[in-house]
Amino acid sequence: MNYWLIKSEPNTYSWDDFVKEKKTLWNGVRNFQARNNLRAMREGDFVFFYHSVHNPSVVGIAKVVKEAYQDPTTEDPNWVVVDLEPYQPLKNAVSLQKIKETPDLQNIALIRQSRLSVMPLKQEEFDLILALAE
DNA sequence: GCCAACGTTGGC
DNA sequence: GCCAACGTTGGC
Repeated sequence: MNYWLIKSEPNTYSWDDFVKEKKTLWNGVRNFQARNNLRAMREGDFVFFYHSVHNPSVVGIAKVVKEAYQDPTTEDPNWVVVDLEPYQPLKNAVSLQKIKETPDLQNIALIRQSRLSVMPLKQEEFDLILALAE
């Protein structure tokens, strides 16, 4: 079991849009490092859904329901998508500010590599963010 | 809206 | 293959 975090600008695609749609293919990743992370996702993995730009915060949990396959929105074989379903919303959104204030979360890519849009999390980090949402 | 960080492109 | 220019992301 692996844990991940993906970013989305709520103006483009928000958690609410995701819940309404019930299932989505996560397309549009055009960065090799993010792509490699998508490829490493396995069915059943949990993925934090993070809103960037406006009140940046982790807002919900998604679940991987289909592993990486060719991105149907491009011919370019470099790019893949995964299918995701909403799992559950966080009781309280965990803001970027709160994450920055948490000593044990200083090493996550969200902070160290602010532009990466798909990143792995350790189980401890995932659990810690979950605890912050209580 | 500004700007820093950083990935990509293209000239040489 | 280097590196400057440029575009984009995302925090503030």
